[in-house]
Amino acid sequence: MGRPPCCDKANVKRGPWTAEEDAKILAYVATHGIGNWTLVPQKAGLNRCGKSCRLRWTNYLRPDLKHDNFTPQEEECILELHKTIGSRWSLIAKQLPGRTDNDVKNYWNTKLKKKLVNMGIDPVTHKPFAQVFAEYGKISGLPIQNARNHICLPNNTTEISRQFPFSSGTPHDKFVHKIMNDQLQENYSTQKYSFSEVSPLISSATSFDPTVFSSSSSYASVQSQVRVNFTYDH
DNA sequence: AACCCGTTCAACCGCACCCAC
DNA sequence: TGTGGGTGCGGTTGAACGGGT
Repeated sequence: MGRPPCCDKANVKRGPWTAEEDAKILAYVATHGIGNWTLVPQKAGLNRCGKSCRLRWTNYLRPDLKHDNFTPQEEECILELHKTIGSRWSLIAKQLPGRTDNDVKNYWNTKLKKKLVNMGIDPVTHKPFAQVFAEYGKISGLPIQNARNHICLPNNTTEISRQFPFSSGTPHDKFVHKIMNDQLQENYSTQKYSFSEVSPLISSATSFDPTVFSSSSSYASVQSQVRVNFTYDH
């Protein structure tokens, strides 16, 4: 039993936006600001779903958006972050000013994924295909696969530390640390996650030192690993 | 010119989460 | 504490476009 639809889908316009509709959104936001998107169609005089209006604004009309091609630096950033946290597009986009999660996701699916494949690298694990196949051949049982983050979590902790080697001091690691710290601080400061929610992971992973937890791991990886642990427990 | 096919990306969908009541 | 509405997010779709034949 799903949620009821947010609007009368049969009677709202769908598909590409016209310049006139864009102008109405822009005018509305200019005078009223952002918020309560369900009221926007009515107040702005649009025959659109509020959700559709929000999407049009966040992905296309926002004045701070870049509409030019991704730079090599941005590309490198996406690759590094995807390698670490998987398809957390919104998290990745937050590190790229002027880019949306939709931008990043599209760029990944249309360009970067193919680029990696052409280079002989598995876009899921970011390892050479040869290595992936070799490791796959050694697996005796089924791995625990988290589809969103591509994280395999066997019941041994050395594997965790191998896949999340955040304690080294390379520029890449420091860069990733910063993003993770930002996210962790945000989540802990807003009480999104209590320590008890992540403790199953910490207690089971001897390579993680709880005292340095906030500077050595990520919300994304921790959350996904905890999720896997719960799955395993049941 | 017409058709086919691959690529791109704006837009949609459904689910999960958050929060006010 | 439970419920429902609003919002955020990731996956998917499909129209538009361009290049090849």
